[in-house]
Amino acid sequence: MILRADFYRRPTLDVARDLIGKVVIHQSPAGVTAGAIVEAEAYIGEEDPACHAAVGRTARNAPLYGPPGRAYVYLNYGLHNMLNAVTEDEDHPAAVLIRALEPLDGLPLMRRRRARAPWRRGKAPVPDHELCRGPGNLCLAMGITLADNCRPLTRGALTIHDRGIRHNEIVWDGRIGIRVGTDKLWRATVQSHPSVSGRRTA
DNA sequence: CGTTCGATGCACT
DNA sequence: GTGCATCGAACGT
Repeated sequence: MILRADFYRRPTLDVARDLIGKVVIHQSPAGVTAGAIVEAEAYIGEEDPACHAAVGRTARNAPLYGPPGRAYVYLNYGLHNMLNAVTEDEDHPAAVLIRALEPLDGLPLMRRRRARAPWRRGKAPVPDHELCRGPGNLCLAMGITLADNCRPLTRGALTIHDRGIRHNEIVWDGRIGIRVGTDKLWRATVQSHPSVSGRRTA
C-alpha cells in the first residue's frame, strides 16, 4: 500500500518513526530497486540549526517549503546525493532524511551501481547488507539523483510503501554527521540492524 | 580499536 | 572563497 500525502502532513518526529520499516521503491530504466527504511533523521523548521531551512528560504531548500510527500534531493560534499521526504505543511519547512535501507529488491543492480563509484574501482564487492548503508550509499545503490528532486513520493517512479514490516526495537539517538544541533535526539533506527550507518554497537 | 584527511561540486556569503 | 545532513582509505594506538 502506497503512502499518501496525509502520511507526511504530520509532526516530523511521528513521520520519521513511522517511516521505519516502510519500503522505498525506485523504478529506473536500468531496473527496479527497493529497500526497507532502517534509519531516518528529522530536520524541523528554521529554528533547527541543522535543517537546511535554518538560513531561510533559498533556491536550494525550496522543496522544504512545498507540499508534504515530495522528495527533497540535494548533492552534498560534491559527491553524494541525499534523499529526504518533505513533511508538515507548506508554511512549516521540515523533512526526514532517509539514512539507510535494508536491501529487498534489485540487489544485482545495486551491486553494479555501488561498484561503479570512482572510490570503489577495483575494490572488493560491497556486502549485501551494506549496499544501502548510509545516505550517500543508498542514493547511489537506488539510482536516486537530482532528477528526483521535488518528485512526489505518492506516485510515479520514486515511491514509499507499507508492506506490513513492523519493528519492535526502534530507538532514538542524536543525529550524526552534523556539526550543530547534535543535542536533539531526532535519529530513529532499528536497533542493532546491520544496515544502519555509523559505528556499529553490537 | 581510534582519528585524520582527501576527493569532489555547488549553494551561499 | 568557504563549508558542508559523506565515504573509505590510511595511519596511529
